[in-house]
This record gives sequence, C-alpha cells and structure tokens, in this order.
Amino acid sequence: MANKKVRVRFAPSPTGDLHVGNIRTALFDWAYARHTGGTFIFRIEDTDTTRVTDEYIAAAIDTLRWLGLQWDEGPKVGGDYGPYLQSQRMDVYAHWAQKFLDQKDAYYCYCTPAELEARRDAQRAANVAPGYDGQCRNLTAAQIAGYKDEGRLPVIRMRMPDGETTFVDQIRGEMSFDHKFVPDFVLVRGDGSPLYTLAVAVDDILMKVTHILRGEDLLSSTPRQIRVYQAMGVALEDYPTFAHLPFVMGQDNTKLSKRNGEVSIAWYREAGYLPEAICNYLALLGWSPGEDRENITMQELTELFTVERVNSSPARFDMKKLEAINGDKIRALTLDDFLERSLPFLKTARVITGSDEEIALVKSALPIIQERITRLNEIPAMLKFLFVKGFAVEADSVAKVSDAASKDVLKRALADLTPLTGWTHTSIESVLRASLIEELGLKPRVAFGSIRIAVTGSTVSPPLFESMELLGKNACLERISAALAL
RNA sequence: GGCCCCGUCGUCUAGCGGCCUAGGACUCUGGCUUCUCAAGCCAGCUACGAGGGUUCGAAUCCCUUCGGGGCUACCA
Repeated sequence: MANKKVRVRFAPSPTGDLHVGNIRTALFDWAYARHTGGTFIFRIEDTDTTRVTDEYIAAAIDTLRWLGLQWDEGPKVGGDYGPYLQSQRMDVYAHWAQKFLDQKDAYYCYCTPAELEARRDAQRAANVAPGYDGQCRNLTAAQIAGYKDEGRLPVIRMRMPDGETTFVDQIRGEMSFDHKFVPDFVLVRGDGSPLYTLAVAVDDILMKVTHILRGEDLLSSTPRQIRVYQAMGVALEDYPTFAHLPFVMGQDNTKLSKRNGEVSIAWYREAGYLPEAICNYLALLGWSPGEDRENITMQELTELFTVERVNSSPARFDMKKLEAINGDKIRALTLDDFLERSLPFLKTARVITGSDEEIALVKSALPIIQERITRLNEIPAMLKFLFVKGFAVEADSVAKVSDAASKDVLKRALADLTPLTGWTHTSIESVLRASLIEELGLKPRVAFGSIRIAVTGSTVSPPLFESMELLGKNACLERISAALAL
C-alpha cells in the first residue's frame, strides 16, 4: 500500500440533508486527498432505497460543491471506477454475493425477522451476547425445501469463522476484535438487495480505495468489512488503511442530531455563514494545525492536514466559535468578493432588486459594515435604510427623537446642513461637530444619536456620517424634517 | 447486559517524561478607544476526572476506578 497513489472516498448515505458531522468527515477526506496529491472520490451509498431520496442526493452534491470540496471521481464528474451511485451497481453486488455463496463463505438464512428478534431477546435475558446464533449455517436439503415450501425469502449471511480480526487504525492504533462478538452478518436482504456491509467493502476494493477516513461509529463494523475483503480474495497489502474520526457532538454531549442544535449545512448557508468559515471551524474539530494556529485558508488546510494530527476524542460543536471565525473571514474578504456574496442576501430580503444603481450603492456601503457583521444575513437589516421606499423610524426609537432636546438638535442640524455644498462624510461631520458639539456643547452621543435615529431609523447603524453621505443630501434632509414632525 | 472507543480551562485545542508555577483560540468579566453598534488593544477568571503505581522527575508510561459515547438491524 505504501507506494500506491492515495485514493480516499467520502461515501454518505443521503437519508437527509448533509449535516455538520458528515461534512467534517468529507472535509478530512478531501484535505487528505489534496495533501497527498491523491484522488478524492465521492460515492453515494443509497442501498437503503426506503430512506434515500433523489432530492437528498442532489442536495448532497450541491452542498459539497458549495463548500468547495471538489471531487475527482463521482457523480457528475465520472471516473474510471463508476458508477458511483450504489443503486447503479446492483449487478456487481449480486455477482460477489453469489461468489461468496459458491465459496461457502456465505449461506442462505431463512430465519424471519420475528424469529431473530425473539432469539435475541432470549439471549439478552440469558445475559449472552446477542447476535446471530448460526442456526442456518448448515441446513440440510430437507430443511431448505421445507422453508421454501413455507414461502420464506432467505437473506444471504456471511459466515464469521472463529478467531479474531486485527487491524491498525491510523488514529487509534492496533484494534482487535474477537469474532465471538462479531456474529454472522447479512449481506443481501430477502428481496435480493444488498446491504451496506456488502456494498461498502466491495466498492472500496473495486474502486481501489487506499484510505478510509470515516466516523468512529463504524469502528466496530470494520471486522465485517475485512471479512468481505478476505472472501473477495484481496491480498493483505491491498486492504485499505482505516482511520476512525472522532464524533462531532452537540452541546449536551450527545451525538449531534436534528434535535440538538442546527446540523443541516443548508441552514448555515442560509444564515450567511461562509463556506470557508465552516470548513475552517470544522477542521478544528478533531484536528489542529498546531503552533497556536487556527485561522487558516482552504489551501493551508490541504498543506497542513495529516491524519497523525487528528484527535481520538470527540468534540463539541460550538456555534459561538463558528460565528467568531465567520466574522474573521468576512472581514478578510475583498470588496468585490464581499459584494458578490452579499447580493443574494439583499435580493432574497427584497432590499434591492438587483439594478446597477443599487449594486453600485451597495458596493460603496459595504466597507462601512464589513467589520460590523458576523453573518451575511445581517446585511439586509444594516443597509435597508439606504433603499427603503416608505422610510419610517423604528417604533421603539420614535420616543427617543420626539422629545424637546432631540427636536432642537434636529432643527439645528437641518439648518446647518441645508446650505452645505460638498456632501461628504468629512464635511457633514465638521459642520455637525462645529454647531452641535462646539457651539451647543452637546455630548456627541446625544447629538449624533438623535440624528442617527432620524436618518437611519434606528439607534444602531453603520457610522453616521458615512451613512449620511451614502444616503445623499436630499434624503437626509427629508428624513430630518420628517422626524421633526413626529 | 456484552463488546469497543474516549477523558487537559465552560468549549475547541497545544502538549507526545524534565522547556508546564500547563500555551493559544472562542466564550465570559473588567478596562482603553469611541457618533451607536462593531472592530481593535490591554487585563482577568477557569483545566490535566479520581486513586494507585513506574521514574531522580508524569498532563505525558502502566493498572484500577469513575464518567461520557458508540455498536450490539434484512440502517449506514
């Protein structure tokens, strides 16, 4: 395995939107492939047709693309080892299942789910490790004929020989499982469809996967995959290398799930998180670049990522830290990039329709809000005052501009601003400072606070003078006059 | 229940026998700055789960214990 080109795969079962845990795995798979100059394979594990849907598959493809985790082989891009949807590889699995049957590595099992359940209950009651008891391992022709007459549909079950399976996990070291606790497992359902246990192992071998980085929930199923490799006649040196990644857990220490915080990546996308921020944060969950580094680019991630630096202990997902990183990434954006990413949010919120004039104004306004937001979806609320048609002061703030002191400020501002010719934030500021602060002796926060509410409609806004410049003289004076009438 | 994995500040982590009176980041608290809000800067709080060993010396190695998690499907 040492000299082979690295081939890693991300193989989700799209039974829902890809979530945080899935993506962390995909990210590590991708980073490892890129780091080693290997191939990143994307495979869809849709053998459970009752749970996987086309919509989820399409969403998974979309999500991976959005995150920038481009795959070298897989859906949409093809490759030499396809198809990459397991539902299109049924003949492959049927072929191997039959071969295992012929080799006596596997056998037909006629036990019904109800019977198995009953026996497992009995095992549990007797304090014996529950698992298949091998009842159908050596059926006689007469017994088989009897079952067939009953119309029972057999599953194909893999025979686990006595002994143990040992393998080296790249993250956890040497792992050993006694087969006493790895019962014979089902490869093919009664209806003839393959299970994950068969498909995953067959595909990893056929697709020449060299490294399997996946969640630790699959750790204890590894002996079963290795059993399939053996039955396929794969040489020991051709087995993939395993690395079981630690879990990403929710706040309350349980595995991250729908009921436990936001897990769907689609949600983060709509909330205005940058893909590179999500990747950066997720990379820090179970891995560390060391040297007290945290804020890294995708490029740096591929350069620095090694499995040796992956942790073995689970990590809690922390939204606060994701937000902090997201804010950092937003502040690091170039103006053009920031603009491009902002537009969809402004359009969705109906703040702008997308005209050239609007876009130009947005572009000139973005610099003053860039360091004030932590998510892109905060942009519409911050820039709304520049575009809104029927402007009105927020209900909560009306009282704060309608008192006598505020009226005085507004009157004075209106009078001094009206003759102003060069409408720039510096000229506006010097006029206002001269009249309100120096002449009237008002506190800046008091004086400017009133104008802020009158002009932007809120007590919180981007810097006032820049905002006024962007809004334009006419609109500013109109709004100040309107506030005077409140 | 059985098998397996994991255990450093609230959280993510650095640490791989002496550099650790344990470092960084997020959060939180206080301060500076200040036209609001942010951003930025400074300061502070807080951790090696417990108990035994091994060693001149342990967060680092071993054992036990406790705690958390996973698996135990004709899910993946």
